[in-house]
Amino acid sequence: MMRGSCRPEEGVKRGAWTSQEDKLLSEYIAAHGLGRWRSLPKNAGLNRCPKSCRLRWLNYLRPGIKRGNITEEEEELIIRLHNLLGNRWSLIAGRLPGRTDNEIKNYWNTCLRKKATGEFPKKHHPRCSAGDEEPGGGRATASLVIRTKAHRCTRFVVKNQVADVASDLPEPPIPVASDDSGFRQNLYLQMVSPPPLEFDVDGFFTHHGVQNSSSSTRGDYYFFGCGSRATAGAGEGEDAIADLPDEDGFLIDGDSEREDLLQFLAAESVGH
DNA sequence: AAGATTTCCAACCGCACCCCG
DNA sequence: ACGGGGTGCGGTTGGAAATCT
Repeated sequence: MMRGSCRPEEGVKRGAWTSQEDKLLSEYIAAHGLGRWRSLPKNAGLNRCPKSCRLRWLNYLRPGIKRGNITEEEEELIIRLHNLLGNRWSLIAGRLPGRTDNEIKNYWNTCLRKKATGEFPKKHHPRCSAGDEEPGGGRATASLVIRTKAHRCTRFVVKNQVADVASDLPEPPIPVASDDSGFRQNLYLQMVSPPPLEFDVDGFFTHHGVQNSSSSTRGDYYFFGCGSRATAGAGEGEDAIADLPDEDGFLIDGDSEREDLLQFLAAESVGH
C-alpha cells in the first residue's frame, strides 16, 4: 500500500498548479479551514491528490509567506541553524517567519551549501547574496550535522569542555513537548558537566545518528529527545552520541563563534 | 541568433510518527 | 496492543529559465 502517496493511475492531475486551482484551494481553505486534506480535493473540486494540495498551500498559498529576497541576516541565521541542526529544514524554517522549509532547503542547496563548504558557484545568481563568488570568504569548516529519528525533542546536551562556560548559560526552560509546534518552540541546548546523562528518559529517547565528515566518535555530545521525523540515515538505532567537529568539543569553531553560540542558546531560552 | 549547458525551485516521493478506534 | 488513516518531514526530480559558447 502506498500510503500517503498519489498514484498516477488514480487519474489525478500532477505538475504545476494553475491560478484557477490556486483560487479553488485558497477559497476552500478560507471557508472551511485547514485539515482533512484527504477529502479536501474532492470537496474543493480539485483533481489533485491531498498531499499536493497540502504542499501547495504550505509552500505557496499560505498567508504571510515571504518569497525571495532572503536577507543577509536570514542567511546568516540559516547557516548557524544548519550548523546546529543539520538538514532539519522545518525546524530552521520555524525560526524564520514567513519562510518555508522548502524554500530554505532550496536556498541552501543552491546558494549556501557551496558557500558553507568553501565551494563557490560558477555563476552568480540573483537570489544569492553578493560576494558568494569570493573564494575564502565562506565557511569551510566542518559542521556538526545531527540527523535524528526522534519522537520529541526535549534537550540537546553537551557535556565536558563546558566548565568554563556553563555559568554563562541561563536556566534551561522546561520544554513543552505536547505537540510539534510546542516542541519546535522549545528546542534548546543545554550544557552540563560530566558524568554523562543516560538516555531512554521517559520514553523520549530517540534513535539518532550523526552525520559528519569526521568519522571519529567521542562521547562529548549527548543528544536526546530531538524531535524530527527525519529518516535516520547511517546512525539509526545508535546510541545518542554525536561526533565532534573540532578539537575543543564545540559545535562551532573559534572563541568568538563560541560566544555567538552561547548568545544563541541564551536567546533560545528566553521567552520559551 | 541559436543550440548547449547550467541553475533554480516547485512539486513529487516515500518514509515515519501521531492519533484514534 | 494493534492497525489504519492522516499528516509532516527531508530527499529527489524534472521542467523552465538563465547563461554560456
